[in-house]
Amino acid sequence: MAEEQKDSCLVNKLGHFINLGDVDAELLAALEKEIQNKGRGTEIWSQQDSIENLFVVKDGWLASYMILEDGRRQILEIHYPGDIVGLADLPFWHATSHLKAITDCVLCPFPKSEVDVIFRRSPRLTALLFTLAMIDKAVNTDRLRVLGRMSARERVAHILLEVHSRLQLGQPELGFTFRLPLSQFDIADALGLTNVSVSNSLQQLQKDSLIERSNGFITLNECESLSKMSGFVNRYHEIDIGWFPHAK
Amino acid sequence: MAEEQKDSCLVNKLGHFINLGDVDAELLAALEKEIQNKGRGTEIWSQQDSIENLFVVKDGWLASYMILEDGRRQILEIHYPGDIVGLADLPFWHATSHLKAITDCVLCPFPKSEVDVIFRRSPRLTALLFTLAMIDKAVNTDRLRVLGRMSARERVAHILLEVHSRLQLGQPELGFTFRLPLSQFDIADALGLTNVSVSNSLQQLQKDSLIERSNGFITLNECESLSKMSGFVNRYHEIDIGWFPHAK
DNA sequence: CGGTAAGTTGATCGAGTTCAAACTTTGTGG
DNA sequence: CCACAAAGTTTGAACTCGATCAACTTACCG
Repeated sequence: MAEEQKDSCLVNKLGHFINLGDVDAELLAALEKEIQNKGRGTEIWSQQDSIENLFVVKDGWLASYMILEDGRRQILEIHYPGDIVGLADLPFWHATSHLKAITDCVLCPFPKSEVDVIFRRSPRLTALLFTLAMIDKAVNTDRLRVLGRMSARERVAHILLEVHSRLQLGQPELGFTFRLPLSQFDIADALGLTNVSVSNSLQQLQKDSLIERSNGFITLNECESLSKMSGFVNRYHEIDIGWFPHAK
Repeated sequence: MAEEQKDSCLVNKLGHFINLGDVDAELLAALEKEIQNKGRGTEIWSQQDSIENLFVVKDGWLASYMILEDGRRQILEIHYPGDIVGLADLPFWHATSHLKAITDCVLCPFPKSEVDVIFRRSPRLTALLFTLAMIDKAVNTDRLRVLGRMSARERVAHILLEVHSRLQLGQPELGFTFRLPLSQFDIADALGLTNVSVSNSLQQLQKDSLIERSNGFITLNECESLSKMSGFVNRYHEIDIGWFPHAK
């Protein structure tokens, strides 16, 4: 792998799943040519915007969300370094959701047409993109089950594990303590709750020694119990790439 | 288009979005070689099963769902004629959800490896499959918003519109009356409610003359009001295929 | 140090759940 | 084609979890 790709979050994330050939690495490099900085709280795009560029997240966290008529908000997805943001909106004329920077972010915009290039040039990379999209979808349906059928405490436990599992993908050496830049309002809007019940749930979990908190950091003391109570499944494990087209 | 594909639900659905060339039609035909009948209520696969075959739905309705430890159920997705079932589970060793026939079904099983063939042979069809998967994902995130932030009445209104919009895709001539083979338990499990509140909501909607019901059929009297109250968006409209690879 | 955003705590309220019973529709075999 | 069973729907009463509202505390940042 060429030197300049070593520090690419995208290659880092994708390399978890398959070995990238030279052609593939080159195709991916094209996605990270340009760099933009976005300050915390910046609205990257709005529902109904027509999307020109997708983004590779180089650094920072973002959130996709929808706003209801009465102003209530539902966070649909959280995006981390190494994610490609906007693939889900590719087939639509207009964005299906809002996108906002939760922390300061470094993004690499690239045009929709680059996806077409990948589809035409690399079946293997295509399969990988497809796989990533399906993993995102699985995370999504997991949350559907959480919102549909779980108590506030279980929901909070679940999202902590979800965030942790995603961070581990980018930092395999990560322990059980991590920085959580989401406010309790953010967490509530992701889980279909209010900030008040998120606060209560977090304190309950802390009282039961399942988690610890200190100035923005979370420690998962008992992943086992947390997983059990929330039915959490780590979707980044158990990926089957046996059906992939072979590298040339 | 060859005669034998005229009555393919898959080609019918996909043809809505792009013109299928001969190569593509041939690739698709390979997915419908074999036919299986499944009776209403049949469990097609279970969570944790390893999946050999995907299915094209030729006739009938199916549901993907998860079961929690305590037995509660969350329906994740409803599958209709023309759908490809299992794409979302492609990257995983094990099924992420259960799959059951809601009505008697006619299915066409085909091996995972056929997807690989499509990825290698037809970028255009690949883009289309990707698009379909992203539309499904959009339907999914819409439901996420519904479960996270909407009242029982709004949820029920939303799912009726969702089902209707999907049926229209297969039957463009469909009016505002359609058969709904879902029990109120099914609807409740899709919306994170109980059968009781689904019953109440339906009756409220009927009392307000927004819908009518008679022996398993639903009539949407006021799509406008229903859409407004539930923030419904028809995801099958406004598909942008401008970025697609061109047909050869 | 002062002001703002974020988190905590407590009281009250209500939408939806739970449980249970009555009622309706559908399907099946005698 | 009827009788009966099974499945699905409706209705009502009691309850509960989380929402709402509001006051208060803490952390952060210029």
